[in-house]
Amino acid sequence: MFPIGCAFVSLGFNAADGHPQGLSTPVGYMVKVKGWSLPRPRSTGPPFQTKSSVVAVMEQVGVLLELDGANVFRVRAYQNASRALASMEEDLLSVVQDGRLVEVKGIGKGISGLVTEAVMEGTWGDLPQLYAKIPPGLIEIVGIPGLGPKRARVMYEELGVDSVESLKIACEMGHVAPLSGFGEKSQQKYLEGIELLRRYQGRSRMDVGLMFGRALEARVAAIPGVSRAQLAGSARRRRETIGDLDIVVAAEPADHEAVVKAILSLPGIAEVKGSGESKVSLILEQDMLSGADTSGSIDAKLAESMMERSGDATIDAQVRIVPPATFPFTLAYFTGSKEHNIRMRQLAIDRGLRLNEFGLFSEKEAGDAIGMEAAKYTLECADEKDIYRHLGLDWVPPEMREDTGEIEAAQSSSLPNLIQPEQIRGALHNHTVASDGVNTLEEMAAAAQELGWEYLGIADHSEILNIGGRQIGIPADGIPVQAEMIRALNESWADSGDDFRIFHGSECDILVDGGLDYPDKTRQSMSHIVGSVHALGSWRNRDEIENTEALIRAIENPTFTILGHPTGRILQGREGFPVDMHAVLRRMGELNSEGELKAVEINASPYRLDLDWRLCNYAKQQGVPVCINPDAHGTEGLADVWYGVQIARKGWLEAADVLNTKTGSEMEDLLGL
DNA sequence: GCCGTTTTCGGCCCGACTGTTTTCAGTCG
Repeated sequence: MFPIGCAFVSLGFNAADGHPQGLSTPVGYMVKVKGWSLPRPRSTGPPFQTKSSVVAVMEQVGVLLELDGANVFRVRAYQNASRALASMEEDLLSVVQDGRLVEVKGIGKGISGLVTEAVMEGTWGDLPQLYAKIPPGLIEIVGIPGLGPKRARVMYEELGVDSVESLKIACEMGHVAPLSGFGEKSQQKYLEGIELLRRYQGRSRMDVGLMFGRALEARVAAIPGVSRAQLAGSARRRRETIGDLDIVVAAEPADHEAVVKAILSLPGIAEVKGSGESKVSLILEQDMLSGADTSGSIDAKLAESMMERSGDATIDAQVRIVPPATFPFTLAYFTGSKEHNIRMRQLAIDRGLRLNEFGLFSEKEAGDAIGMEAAKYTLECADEKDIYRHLGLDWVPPEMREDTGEIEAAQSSSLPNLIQPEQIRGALHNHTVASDGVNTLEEMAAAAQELGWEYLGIADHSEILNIGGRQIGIPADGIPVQAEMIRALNESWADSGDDFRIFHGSECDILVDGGLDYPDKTRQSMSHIVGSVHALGSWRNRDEIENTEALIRAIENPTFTILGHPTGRILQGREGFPVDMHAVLRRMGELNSEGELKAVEINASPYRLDLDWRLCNYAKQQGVPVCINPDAHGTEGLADVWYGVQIARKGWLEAADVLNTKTGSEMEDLLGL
């Protein structure tokens, strides 16, 4: 997958300035395309540019340089710098002012100078020229499968192709094939690629990707001759969105041909993109899902709601077939991430070894042998654990393989003991018919009890929330009514000796100035306040610094308990508002150390998964408990908590770091009831 | 562009596949 996605396009940069709208060309198929531009400086500062702006620009520069034909290592340097800055926990302004930017690994003299200028003065050095030089349409062109920056550049220079539309016309007119190094097949492939891009654009949410992944895994595992089949790739790493599926299959070489044939005849294959002895490349559609036996791997209710949400989605899948002895190496290799694999290979090199998808070899013994030829020289590894052990590491859970410190932790045997879904005992942010839910208090409670939970936190919307003029939230005078209903229910469970209770909270709107909805007295009467931003428009029109200040003001309110869906993002739908979440979490940590309870939510809806996993470990370090909430608007939504647990695991969290692993009575104490 | 108990240059992870070539460049994961 092309790395830019929509994340940076939709950060709010306008396309008004800078880009030439097309040069005149030999064939004259110019089309206007919206592109990138450098963010304007803030009116007050420093910082005149915020960290999120700098991170986005570094990523874009990587892409633009690639299209400009720059040295690949220079391109990588900008990609690395973007990553390094994104994961830097400290305040960017202080680091810049102290001159400590060059101490960050991956940032040297050049990029440090550029970032310093951006932060202190708001300008971007020579970058305006780069942005002006690259036609915006080229960015979209390299999203076409099988077409990269080099070829895109040649077609731009030779034919003036500067957009997907103009590429399509050029191919149809037969102008691409005669270019040196191209040919008929390339031209045809690009036309098909354009069609693919239109039909199957983008990544899938985790729930949709896993649904397809599990179905394919189960179907392939059932094929005669297959001894193992396992989902790898970003699905196994539980990324919030999944580009394409990777399935690794173990079978004896003599059976490979028959196994490939059986895979190609599975139901639900929209298209076969390629097929060889060891690899099949497919596009899957809905029929893959119906009737596949995934019962062993997932809760039935969750599977049902996954089905409903998958809509008419399709997804790409790659199946790799290897001999059983090679399986662990291939599984590890295709699980990734790329960054994790690079570190693993480096560790192998340090030991005079070579690691790839076929094995772990002594450089001396394997010599020039490559691929399956070299496999006979490999050190034997029965499973992934053995591979890690040979490199001096504890086995790293797949969710953690992102090169965010897991290699070092595995070297020193200090990997966390990750939370499991069964350790969740309740959740604190759920809705009923009193606001925009579809089930009653009683129905929600019954569903929670069925999950084995000890408590259910109800947090319906607060008064101010209305959608299209229709009031959604509960007016302040409706709160005592709901309180009385909950009191009666709690009493009945206590009387019958059930270890179950409802906590009466509110999902209270955080107002634009950082105030909270409802009078103080109303909030004080409730067991917990989930503070959430809903007026996204206003927050997205402000910058990071103003939003951070407002959010901190809200958190400091004594009635505030949990920060709900912290950035308001909808995966693949809209970006969240800009905010320095590190600063917010630091402030929450301070308040916790003063004896208050301030938690941050992982909103477990697969549409949100917000708090982002990249920030979980920082929350933990700051002493901020995480609450994994399904934000259920109906009984079936409660099971979504499973996705939140996956994200918590990805974020290195243990059971003790998660608020809702506490028992019912522990939670009563924590909430001061 | 970054990095360095082989530090101011010369490396930077590695292999398969594809289509174009006839020994290789580009792309992908």
